[in-house]
Amino acid sequence: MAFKENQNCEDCKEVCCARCFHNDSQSVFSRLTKDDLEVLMGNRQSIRFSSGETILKQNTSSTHVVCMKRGLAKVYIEGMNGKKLILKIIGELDFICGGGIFANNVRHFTVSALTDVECCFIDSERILRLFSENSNFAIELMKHHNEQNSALLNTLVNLTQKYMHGRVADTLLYLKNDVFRTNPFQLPISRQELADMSAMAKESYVRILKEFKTSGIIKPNGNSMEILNEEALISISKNG
Amino acid sequence: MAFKENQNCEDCKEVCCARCFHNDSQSVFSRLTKDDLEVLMGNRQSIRFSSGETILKQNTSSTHVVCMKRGLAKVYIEGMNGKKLILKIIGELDFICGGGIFANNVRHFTVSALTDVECCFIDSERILRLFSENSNFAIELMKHHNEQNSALLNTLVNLTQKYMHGRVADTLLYLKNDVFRTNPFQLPISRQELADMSAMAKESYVRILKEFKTSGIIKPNGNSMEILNEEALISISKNG
DNA sequence: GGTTAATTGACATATGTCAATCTTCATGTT
DNA sequence: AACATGAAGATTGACATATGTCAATTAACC
Repeated sequence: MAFKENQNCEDCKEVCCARCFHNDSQSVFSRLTKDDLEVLMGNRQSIRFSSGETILKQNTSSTHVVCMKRGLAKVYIEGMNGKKLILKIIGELDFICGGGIFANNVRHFTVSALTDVECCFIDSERILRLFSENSNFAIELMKHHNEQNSALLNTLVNLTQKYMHGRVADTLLYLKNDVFRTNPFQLPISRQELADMSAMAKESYVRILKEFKTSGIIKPNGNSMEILNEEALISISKNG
Repeated sequence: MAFKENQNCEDCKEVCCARCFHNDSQSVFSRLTKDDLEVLMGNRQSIRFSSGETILKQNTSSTHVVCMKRGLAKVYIEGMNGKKLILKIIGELDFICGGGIFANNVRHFTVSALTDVECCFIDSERILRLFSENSNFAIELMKHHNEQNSALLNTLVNLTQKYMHGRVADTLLYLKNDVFRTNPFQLPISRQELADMSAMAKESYVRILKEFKTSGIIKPNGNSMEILNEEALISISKNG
């Protein structure tokens, strides 16, 4: 049941929804029955975004939940004085369900496309209905929230208790191990955005990147980045 | 159905559990039926802690959920190099359900008593069972997690994008408006702990406190603290 | 060739560290 | 009750350093 690249999602509920929502045991949707899937997929919209477009906007109401099908996107908070704080980079099969579809309140972050993106918009209403009817799904959703929570606590400590070197090391390790899983990898984000992930000024980020390059820890080359000495990065990350 | 101060919780399931879990519409337990309450309360333990004692310890497994009945406690992360980050101060009827009873993993923070504390320990197992059986309760729990999440995002922005003055203003406003709801109020925490809430050194906190005192914004007096000009604090908080 | 992003340097300033002093407050003694 | 003692926290000052800001230059890329 391989996924065909150019197949239009509208025409392939069987093929690509099964792919999106069943093949990955990590997915919050993995516990759904065929019938449940029907409910969920009933009026979902498959939407394409170009690089740079805003997918979800902070402070708008949480009417939909989004499942990434292709491409990369950044999740960030629009904070004080126009500053941004990039929380994470999401990709294939990642799921965005923040900002309380349960309290009917507002999104707490913006999501925008880093590459061309294809994703499913699903009614929050339906998620909520399923949540009530299928306790396995409810538990999966709860786990998802717990993980998010735990990631936030981690970020909180990293950003408030480490020096810049440690924070830069963290973002590099994050990109290599959690986002791209290759080495070297192609950066779809600017230095400014790297800095926004590390809560620092872009100039500071660049300077530290250069130090790392000089000491042979990394080999940046335009938009590509190679980690030469992961041990060193891990050690720098640990020592703050 | 007034709560009697010295009544032992073991003897008053009717009285004080009803008080704890029903009277407050904010409580995650407000949607429970009498029968549900029975399940939950079946083997709960009412436990007293003295000021300074650890109630829940980071990195231990999430076997219980805790409901505060009396007293104040701090919730904090034990971070890098012995540094602490105080996330919040909890009190009467607050509910601690972090660190994933759903994923069977580990607590992400420590909770310790700031005053003498009386609280209920409830089996995570029972929470989980109820979560599956009562979808209203599940939704309440989900809301609770969402709120926590949202608070964390807020903290993240405050701590990474504001100058120290803004962060000090934030803690003062938080204490006055969210924790004590009186003015002046008695501080149950040290300057070190105030600094740990603001991700800064205690000396820096003290210095800024003095500035605020000099400009007539606050009137600290030993362990008591009075906010004289809340508008000013709000403005300082907003401008970073 | 022109626009944007990346890099670099010089500098200002926010913040942490260390050491000294000063409170506060509990304890014990007369 | 009055007073000494000591320990822990609070405050202050001097200083070091981490980090941000601004401006200039260079590189990358349509």
